[in-house]
Amino acid sequence: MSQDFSLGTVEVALGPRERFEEFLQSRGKRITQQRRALVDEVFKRHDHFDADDLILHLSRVSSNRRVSRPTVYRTLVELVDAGLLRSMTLGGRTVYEHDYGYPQHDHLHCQKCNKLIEFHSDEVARIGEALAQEYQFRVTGHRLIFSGICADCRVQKRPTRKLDLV
Amino acid sequence: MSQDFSLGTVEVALGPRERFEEFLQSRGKRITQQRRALVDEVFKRHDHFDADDLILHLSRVSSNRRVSRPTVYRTLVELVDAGLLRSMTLGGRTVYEHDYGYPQHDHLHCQKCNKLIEFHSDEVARIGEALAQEYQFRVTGHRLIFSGICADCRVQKRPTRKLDLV
DNA sequence: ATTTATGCAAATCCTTTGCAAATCT
DNA sequence: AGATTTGCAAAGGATTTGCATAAAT
Repeated sequence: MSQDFSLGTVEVALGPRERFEEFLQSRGKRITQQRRALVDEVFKRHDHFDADDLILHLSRVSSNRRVSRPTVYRTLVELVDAGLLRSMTLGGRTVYEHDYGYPQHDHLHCQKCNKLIEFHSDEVARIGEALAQEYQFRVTGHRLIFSGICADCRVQKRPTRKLDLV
Repeated sequence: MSQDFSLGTVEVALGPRERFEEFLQSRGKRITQQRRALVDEVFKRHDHFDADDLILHLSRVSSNRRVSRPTVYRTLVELVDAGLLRSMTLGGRTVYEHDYGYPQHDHLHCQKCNKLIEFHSDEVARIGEALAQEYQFRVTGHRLIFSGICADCRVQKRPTRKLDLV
């Protein structure tokens, strides 16, 4: 099994838009202006975002690029179904990130500034395999978030002490 | 280093109720009927629960055990602050579990029947330590959830069980 | 010509808040 | 007494839905 991923360039057969259209067709769904606008907007981003970010950017655009609030939400669900996006809930809000042609990773979440730092660890997958075996559980994915205070935010606070894990 | 935990009995200095009262006092907060009722109700449980579960059980009790919705929510926050409970968001809902005198663990979440299976892994903490070092991040906790299909649900072709989707 | 998708407004769901009355210390 | 809490009703914020109209196949 080869790892074709690298942080800079990623090997994927199709672009996200093509991939989405393929998905839509496979389900008898239609390729509309707003779905196109959405994928484009979503893949213009390279960080984490939520529905409101998109709504904000798509609400004041020329009419054929304008997408309504309900449609943004409806399409976001489809993009997740299509495997293009991954979602996670952070403090009541649903946050999205690319999941297509993007290396598997997990997060460090700063509780002060809300920053998300990505990291990768093979360990996690190994733990998952062991668990699958032990519990006869079919693991399809995981979500690991370490929370705490990021380097930037630590500066303002107390002197640097030894890290105390909870 | 000794592991004083066992799944059956756990060593703790105080019971949850005493611990909570200690916490309240240390903050100049008051020990009220409803806070007492809440801790008791919460620690009667041994599984995961949400605010509504508690509200349901505490809404039709004799007047001195009755607790209103807002108070349930307010007290839940305090219980988390006090380190007695831990919360996580699962599909828009906030779910709680004991965090006091309860071994550190993570979860396997069955997407079919919604079951939560707990497991423990020291590995995760180790990953956290490594990351803390690497990113100069102060890790205060983590949340790891493997999702997939549990053994029970894998066996059944058709879901014959209740599935309360979240 | 069908059938699906969109947008609007209103509805839901969970959670939080303002405030007067009740309850602690 | 004096301060904190409670409960009620209402507000909030994010996400969803009903339905008539617009757009895609």
